[in-house]
Amino acid sequence: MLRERGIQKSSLSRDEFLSYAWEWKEKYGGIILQQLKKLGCSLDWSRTSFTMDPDYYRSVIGVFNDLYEKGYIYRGKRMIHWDPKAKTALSDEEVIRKQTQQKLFHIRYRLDVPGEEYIVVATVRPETIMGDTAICVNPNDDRYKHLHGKFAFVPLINRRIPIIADEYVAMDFGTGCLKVTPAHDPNDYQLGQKHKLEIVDVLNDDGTLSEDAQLYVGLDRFDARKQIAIELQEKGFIVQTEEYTSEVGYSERTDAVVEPRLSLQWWVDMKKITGPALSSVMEEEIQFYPPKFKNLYRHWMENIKDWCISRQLWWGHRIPAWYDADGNFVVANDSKEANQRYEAQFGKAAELHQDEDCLDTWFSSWLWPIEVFKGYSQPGNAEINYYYPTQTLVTAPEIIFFWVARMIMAGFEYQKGKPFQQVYFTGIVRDKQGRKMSKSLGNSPDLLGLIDQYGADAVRFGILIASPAGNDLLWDESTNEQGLHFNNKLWNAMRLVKMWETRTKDNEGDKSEFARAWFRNRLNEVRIELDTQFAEFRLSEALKTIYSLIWNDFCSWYLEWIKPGFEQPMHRDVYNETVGFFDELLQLLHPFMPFITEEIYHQLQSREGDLTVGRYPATAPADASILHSGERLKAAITAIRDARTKNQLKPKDPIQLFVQTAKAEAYQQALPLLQKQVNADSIEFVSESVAKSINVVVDTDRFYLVSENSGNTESQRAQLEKDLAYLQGFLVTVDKKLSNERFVQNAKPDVIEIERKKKADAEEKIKLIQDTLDQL
RNA sequence: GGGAGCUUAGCUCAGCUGGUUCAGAGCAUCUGCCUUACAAGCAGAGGGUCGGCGGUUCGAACCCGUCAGCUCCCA
Repeated sequence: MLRERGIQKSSLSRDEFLSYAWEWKEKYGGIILQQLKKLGCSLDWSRTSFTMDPDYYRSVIGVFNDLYEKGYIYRGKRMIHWDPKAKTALSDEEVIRKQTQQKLFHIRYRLDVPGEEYIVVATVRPETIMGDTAICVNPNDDRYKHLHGKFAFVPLINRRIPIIADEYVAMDFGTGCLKVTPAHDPNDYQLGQKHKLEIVDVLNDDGTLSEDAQLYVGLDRFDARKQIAIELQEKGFIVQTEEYTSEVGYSERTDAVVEPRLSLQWWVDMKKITGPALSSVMEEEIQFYPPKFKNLYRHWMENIKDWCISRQLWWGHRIPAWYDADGNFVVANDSKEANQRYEAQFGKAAELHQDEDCLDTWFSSWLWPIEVFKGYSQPGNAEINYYYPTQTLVTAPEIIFFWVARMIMAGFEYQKGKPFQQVYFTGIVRDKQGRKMSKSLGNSPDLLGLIDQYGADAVRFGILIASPAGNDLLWDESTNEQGLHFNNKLWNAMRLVKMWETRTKDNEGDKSEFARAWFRNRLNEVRIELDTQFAEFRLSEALKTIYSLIWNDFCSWYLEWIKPGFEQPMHRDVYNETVGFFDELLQLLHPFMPFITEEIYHQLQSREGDLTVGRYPATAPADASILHSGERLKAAITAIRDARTKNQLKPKDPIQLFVQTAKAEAYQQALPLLQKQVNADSIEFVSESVAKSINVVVDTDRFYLVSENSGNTESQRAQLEKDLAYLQGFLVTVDKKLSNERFVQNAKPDVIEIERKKKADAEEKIKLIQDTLDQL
């Protein structure tokens, strides 16, 4: 925004900058909320909250004070990115890494070891050798084993420094010897901490060499690098120079090479505040979905490091520390309190100035589950008592440490209990090539544009169908199209049902008892399945289940089964129950596609109340035998239709159908449906085969199709032989298993029983197919 | 460098306690249909050595080891 208006941040005061930042926040924060509304997020919009709201702000500062008083917060040094041109600290995001051509100097360091003269170190930064406080080698490196614990001298200044061993050093890079400069390299700093090395800072904040460098004082670091290289060369310290390319950080703002620099920062001592945060997750007092993130969480918690909470930014919660001119400081809730505390502590008044830095954004976010209900600022109020702990946190796995873990810690610290019962980690949305969506790649979709193009329901469908629990989501626009088609299907199903409304008669038309009983039970069956899927946050699976229930079971089977003949009436009972089924389907789908479901719900019949505030009914058990009959009927219809196409019978060509089965009563009810669905002129049971017919075997039943076109015997034979071959192969594997003594001895009895049943079924089917083949 | 995860059909992914109701779904593909809700559709069909190798087991997509490739987080 500032760039668009041609405003330089450096030209603004802190207050001016903040007023622009607030303007930006109002504008874009509002846009995000608008997008959520447009997407159909069903949220309590009266409760939007912001961490910089006055009450919340005071609570964040209060927590800082509280933790400081408890001794959990301290000041300490840390490496930051420093821009010597702008003289400012940079965040990681403001550093641009570029491949840069450099020179790698191999430099001799004289050894303080009798009989040995030199050790050779490789570096791209010879101007920092005056900051060297050790030389480090890999403990497994045979070349240097004899030097562990010995000393060497830094060239030109002759500082005596130790030779230490650490596995951090790569044996195959350079000479295998690393010069350790704790003040000017993050890794060296870590080494320095670990081995308790001295820190010598040889640079000033403008990138020139400092007094401590002893040499080239006041010269710019790059000029100093050239000069010192010449001097080292002249005095015989340089063994060789090689070209070397590596990544170097540049400032996004000034393009200056970024300098790692030690600076005083504020920290939280995390070991003091973890409390039951680890055990509450491991013992599933707080449940993670998917549970695989428990491992990640445990690893982090067990290796927890102190949290650097200061940021060199103006936008945020300003660190509540006040300093005098000598660097003495007090922590307080506001400047008035700071002055009082200063006087109390130092016995005099002084001109105090507040810390320029702000707190890490997560230092305010970790109070979210508490402070949105004002649980910190107004402890024990009715809302916090009612809502805390909340049910489910939905978030991204990439902020499991930044946010989730810290909310848990804050919850136990300040609310004496977990902040939520479950955490659902969504997948990260990636583009088709698997890349994370980002501003710099410009591969983020334009949400509002997509909604205009496909509709919000279709966009929701597209995202949700592709998001398995906890896995990343490769997002492809084509799934929106699937959502769009689904919208269309639902709408057309409604049109069909509405069309029947006018043809409904009280006591006319088929009562479609079988179809209704089947779908009623099918619905129950799916509800039970959905309960599990929702409980385990398998959202894409749940959506697939509902999609298939609506498209296949409801539209393709049920509606076709109850569809009256041309201009025939529909029985009122059928119509009423069908509308009831439709209502239930809409309710199941509503969380995924809220707009179209609500619309159809009200189009189907006029009524009070909305779907969006309805409750799911309790599940009821499903009747397995009716479901089984339905499956049997569907299998028969499909197989007969297949036989029709394989025998070049057009859908309109009439056939007569004969059924030979041992379970005629199981078909009795469904017979009219079978007849209608395969377009048979007549249908009847027979007890033996029918001559000159097309033979179809389904499970243990045989069907004979008689038509003017007597059928292609060869294709029937081919199909039957294929089935036979499969069943025979299957029988062999089952037989092999059952004749294996060790299987019979070791396997559980019910497993053996299943195998025996498989064998009997397969044998029966094989016999049936063989009979049919004989008769062809 | 430390850690976590992934690899199943052309694509995106299920497959939960090892056992042919387990090798599946959707999309894509092929064939036939303008059938009185829907061609953005209907009715069918084909398609996989479950990343490689080795092991445990009566039995492995599933458990163990190892190699290869990919991804993320932290430094």
